[in-house]
Amino acid sequence: MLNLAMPQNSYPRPLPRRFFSQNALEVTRRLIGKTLVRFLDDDILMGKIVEAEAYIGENDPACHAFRGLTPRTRVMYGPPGFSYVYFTYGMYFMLNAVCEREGFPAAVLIRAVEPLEGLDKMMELRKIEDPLKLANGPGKLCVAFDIKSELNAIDLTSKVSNLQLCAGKDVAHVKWTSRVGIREGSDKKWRCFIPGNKFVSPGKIKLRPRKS
DNA sequence: AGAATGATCCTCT
DNA sequence: GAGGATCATTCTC
Repeated sequence: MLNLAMPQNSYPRPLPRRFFSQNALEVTRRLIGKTLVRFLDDDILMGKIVEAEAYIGENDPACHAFRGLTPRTRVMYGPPGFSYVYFTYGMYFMLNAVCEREGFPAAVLIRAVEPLEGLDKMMELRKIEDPLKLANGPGKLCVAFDIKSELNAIDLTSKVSNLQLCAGKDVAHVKWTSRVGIREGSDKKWRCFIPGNKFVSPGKIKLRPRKS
């Protein structure tokens, strides 16, 4: 559907690759306030990033690259600015942006966005109405933005990609806490979010007891 | 409010 | 086979 309120030449521009080549914590901090843009056949969806987490290198036990280079983690070892989309819990996709230099595996998990544009389509995809709950978690966000494995390893900095990370309004104040839903590595305060923002995820995931 | 459970399947061991 | 960067629903207190 043609959106007359926002003509094409006023879409935010994709962030440059050098943005993602910085260290992962810097990228995480600076992604807060930026815009996630998704182009569908008949809709354009946008959201303001309000929460993100860093996963950094082979020594971070919560990072998928902790177990080294595998077919799945290959994209994390590639150049910055690409998507790392993976499937988990038998049900959900997670969206990451690869960062740091090529050869060093690191990525930023986009955990929550505040919906800005295309709310009707997000409601249809999510099958709920409440704007506060459309994308306030990494799994929900991927449903709301129709992000699946076919969007893995795509260039988020290209203006022809149908998933982009774009300019936004800088956020003055953020808070850092432990990452959500992980078993090890919770000593590191690598989760960044806008304190008080209503679109941030609940941040409480119950880990199932491990058999052993 | 907090705990338990089902959904559901890809990736790595 | 096991476990997982989750979520919604259903319980129990």
